Parts: sequence; C-alpha cells; structure tokens
Amino acid sequence: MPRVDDQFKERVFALVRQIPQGRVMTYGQLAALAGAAWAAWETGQIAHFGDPDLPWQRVVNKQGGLAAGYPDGGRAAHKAALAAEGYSFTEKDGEFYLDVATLLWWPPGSEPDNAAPPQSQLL
DNA sequence: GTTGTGACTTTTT
DNA sequence: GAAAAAGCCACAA
Repeated sequence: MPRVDDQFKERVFALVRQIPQGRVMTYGQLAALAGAAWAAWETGQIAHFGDPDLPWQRVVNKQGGLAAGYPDGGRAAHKAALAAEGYSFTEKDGEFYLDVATLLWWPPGSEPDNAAPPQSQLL
C-alpha cells in the first residue's frame, strides 16, 4: 500500500498534461494543486521519473527560470524547447527566465482571485 | 536481493 | 541572507 497517496503523482501528471501551449506552470504550483506545496522538489523528481512523455518543458521554477536538471543539455535544451514553441523569455547572465506574470497558467476551476499575484502565497 | 545515496524546487526558521 | 527539511524513483555496490 502506498505511504500517502499516489494521486499526488497522478494529479501532477494530469495538470501538466492540461497545460496549454504558450503557458507555463511552476513546480510549487503543481505541488500546491496536487496538495503538497512543500513538495515542489518532489514534483520535479516525479516529473523526471514519472512520465517523460509529458511536456515538462512548460514547467519551470517559481522564478520563471528553466529546470536545472533538464535532460540533454539541461537549461540549454529546455530553453530551446521553449523557444521552439514560441515562448518569450528574457536572458539574464547566461540564463533564461520566463515572464511568469504573463505566462503563468492555472487550470480551470483552480484559479485564485488573482491570475498572477505579485508576491502573495500560492495558497 | 537488499541497502544507501542522489536529485529539476519551495517553504519556513 | 542562509540553511534545513520535505511524498518519490532509479541506479550502483
């Protein structure tokens, strides 16, 4: 029997799979929607080992930056994948950051009062 | 076959 | 500003 609930993992997969092109989500967001805002780290691990077929390229960190451990080149591959889909990001000191204030997407029915809270907690 | 460690972030103290 | 903690899964010895 699972220790907690495997639904956390499946929930993350479902969310990522529902991310429309042109939008992005954050690990903390997926974790929060899955019921574990403090397990954002696990979300990334599950992402890599759980279902590589999902568009994890649309998943970025809370800073709007790129995933550090992305396969095949890490951030470079991630940035290329985003650019290939028409994402607009800003380059900063050799790293690329997305405009989470604009590209951040929430699943239907789970949207907070503000589509993009500037500095408030996710929940 | 079993055990131990590493690893894409986020939050809190 | 910095450090530690927190759901896993996979690989190696």
